Amino acid sequence: MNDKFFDLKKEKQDKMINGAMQVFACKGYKNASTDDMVKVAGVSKGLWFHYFVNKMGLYSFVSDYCVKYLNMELQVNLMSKPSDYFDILYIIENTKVQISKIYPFAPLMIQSMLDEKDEEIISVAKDMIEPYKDKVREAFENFNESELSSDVSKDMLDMTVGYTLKGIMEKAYNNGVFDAENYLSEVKAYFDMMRKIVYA
Amino acid sequence: MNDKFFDLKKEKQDKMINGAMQVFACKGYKNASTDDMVKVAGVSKGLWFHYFVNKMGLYSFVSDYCVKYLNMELQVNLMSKPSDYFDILYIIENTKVQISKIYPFAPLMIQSMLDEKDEEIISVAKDMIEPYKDKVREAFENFNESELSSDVSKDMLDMTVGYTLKGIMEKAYNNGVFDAENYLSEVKAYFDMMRKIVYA
Amino acid sequence: MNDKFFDLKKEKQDKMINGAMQVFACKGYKNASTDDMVKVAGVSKGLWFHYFVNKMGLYSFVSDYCVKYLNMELQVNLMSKPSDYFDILYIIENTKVQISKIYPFAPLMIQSMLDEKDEEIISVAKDMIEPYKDKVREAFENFNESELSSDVSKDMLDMTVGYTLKGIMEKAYNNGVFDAENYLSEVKAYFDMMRKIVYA
Amino acid sequence: MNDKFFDLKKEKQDKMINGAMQVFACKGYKNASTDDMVKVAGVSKGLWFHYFVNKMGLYSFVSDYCVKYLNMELQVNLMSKPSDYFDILYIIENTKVQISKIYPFAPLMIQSMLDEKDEEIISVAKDMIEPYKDKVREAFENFNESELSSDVSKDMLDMTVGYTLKGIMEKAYNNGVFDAENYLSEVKAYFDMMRKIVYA
DNA sequence: AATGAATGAGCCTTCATTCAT
DNA sequence: CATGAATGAAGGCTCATTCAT
Repeated sequence: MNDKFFDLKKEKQDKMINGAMQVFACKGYKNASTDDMVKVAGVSKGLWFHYFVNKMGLYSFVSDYCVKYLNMELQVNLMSKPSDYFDILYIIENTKVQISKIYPFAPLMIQSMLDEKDEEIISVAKDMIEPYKDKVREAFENFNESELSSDVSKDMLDMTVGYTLKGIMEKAYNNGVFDAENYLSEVKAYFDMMRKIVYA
Repeated sequence: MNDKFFDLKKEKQDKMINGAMQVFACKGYKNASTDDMVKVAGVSKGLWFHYFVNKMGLYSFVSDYCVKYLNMELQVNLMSKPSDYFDILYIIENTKVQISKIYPFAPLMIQSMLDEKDEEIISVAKDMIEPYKDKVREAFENFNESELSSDVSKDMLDMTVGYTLKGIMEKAYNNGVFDAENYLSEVKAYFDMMRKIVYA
Repeated sequence: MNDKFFDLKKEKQDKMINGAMQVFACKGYKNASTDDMVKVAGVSKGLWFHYFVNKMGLYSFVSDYCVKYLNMELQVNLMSKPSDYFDILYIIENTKVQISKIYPFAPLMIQSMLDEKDEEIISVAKDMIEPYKDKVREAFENFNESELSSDVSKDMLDMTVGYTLKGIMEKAYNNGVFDAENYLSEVKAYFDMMRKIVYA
Repeated sequence: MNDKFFDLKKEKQDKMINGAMQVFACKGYKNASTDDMVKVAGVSKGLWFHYFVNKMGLYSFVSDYCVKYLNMELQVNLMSKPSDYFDILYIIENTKVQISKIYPFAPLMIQSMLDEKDEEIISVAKDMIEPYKDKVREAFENFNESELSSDVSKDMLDMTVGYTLKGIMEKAYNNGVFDAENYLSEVKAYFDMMRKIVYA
């Protein structure tokens, strides 16, 4: 990418980042078209290439940016080192909601990176999401697996919770904008239920 | 569509249905290309349009066919009117595995219809999946919600189980073919765990 | 390339070959546009890519075809094994004029391959022209250098004659079509003069 | 063009002239990109258009400048009014080498003007080179054609020598910079040979 | 019925040109 | 005067769709 992007007014930077994030997150890499971004961000076609060389460069930048920004906020919000399974996760999801105030499609972008299936971009997406996964793993170091009911394995819990959060999030974006409040309240209700049934 | 499609040899019909289902289910509506279907089904490009008018007509037919076929089998398999939450679901998933013997991508097609995000096709996909959702609702009429722990709401259980099954299924297709055995065993393990924690 | 190109009617093949040859020869690889070929050959844009994958594939095919066709005719026309410097060259140039009846831009294409400067295509052009250069070398095996005046070196003669033929040819194409007759008569006049001054 | 260009420091003027000349001469009008000139001359993109309106204006200016500068030097160097065919030409070529010390791509620019094939610029190029052709014609007024062998016509000699010089020059630029010494020595060798065979 | 040659709209990308600073 | 951010038309290429055979 062209580092002069950062010399632009923050406002315009964010307009472009948000535009790209929206289109990539909602449509996936392959179906995301520059024309869509032009419409959404109100920035001419040529400019995207001026700063990001090509479509992949743009994806690469935006996904990286998204993860870095989220991890920064997580760093702060997880400082209390919570140890309860659902406390940890709630802080993480809450942090996503926080950053959605500035980057409304960042939470969906994170999900779409995990789901990306296009061969051309899949390895980039996997690479870029890794630091986030690391951060989550780190957060769970304080969790003590023995607190779980003997009927429940952490792996399976991770799986079902992970897929469920994904589903709730996609629903929260269903009308094209992120309904943050609704997302958090659904997550909370879900966690409240799970809490009652998975612990020893 | 052109009803003469049904005058074709059953074998050829199925080759076309499977080809379309595979490409639509794996790539989604927008990224599914007619060239892929030509390659996969070994049927010339013109023929698809001869019978199905256009891409949307083809999607419409295949998704409808898929749901109808599944519902037919469910009709039979659910005749015993099971009442246990996980018994019902297991029969449903098992039925999907059954039909995968003839239409290997049908289970994924069902999922992909629920996930479809392309604006052009989304309403078609939602319409076509509805009869399947009805059938599932019908199956749960014999289920008595009061069997669940008071900590657990059926809606939330539906949600988490639904998303989790989706996740397990996508994993089972990860190498391009459906690993039916693996799918069923993962589903079973998951249901076994859930059974232990959600009942009163 | 797609070998089914050769199943097309010869007439259409030649229309496409001539169209591509004209645009490549007149404008060079980089400046040759598919739109120009569409206009010149009256064949839609998609078809070029259907048969030749991409622009480089098309260049590669056309330049190869051009050289192979010329060499085939040279094989016949040089059978008499001429030994005089200018006889050899005249037969070669005359052969180019011959093939220009069917492929009017073939002679210019040969020249343009030798002149190609675009980095992307230069190695392809050099590879493709090589068999023609071999054929010319072969034709000169019957030439006895000692026939030249001691004042004249063959290398320098090759150089000045080569550049001059190039110049005459470019002039013969100046109005967009090949003035074959004029080309041959200018070449003949030039050779007549040179003959008188370079021999011992 | 904007005449205030001449108010710039001579150094900057030459940087721009040389940059444009290099890119135009090496790549031809169409393939010459403003970005290349920006890189080569280290002068911002806007400035080229500020002084020269558009690409054609820039070409027009640079080609004109090149010819005027060459003609000025020829005026001086041809003052001795040489009458020998090859003496005249050698002085001309030597003058090109001279001006290459200040405008390294001027000799190639002169050649490229004669070769320009792009429809958009061809008439401009032809117009601009005309004064140089006039100057050459003028230089040959002192040449007595009867000195030539009766076998040799001046027109044909002009032609072959012209094309050959063009070829030698292109070779002398082959690695991107002008190898002036090599150019002159090749020209000399060529003239020495020709001298021996074309005179009466 | 069946094929695949043929078409052209649309997408990614480049580049001359404009314009605010 | 100088800069380079910004624009949009044009070029290479893909792909749903049409149509002659």
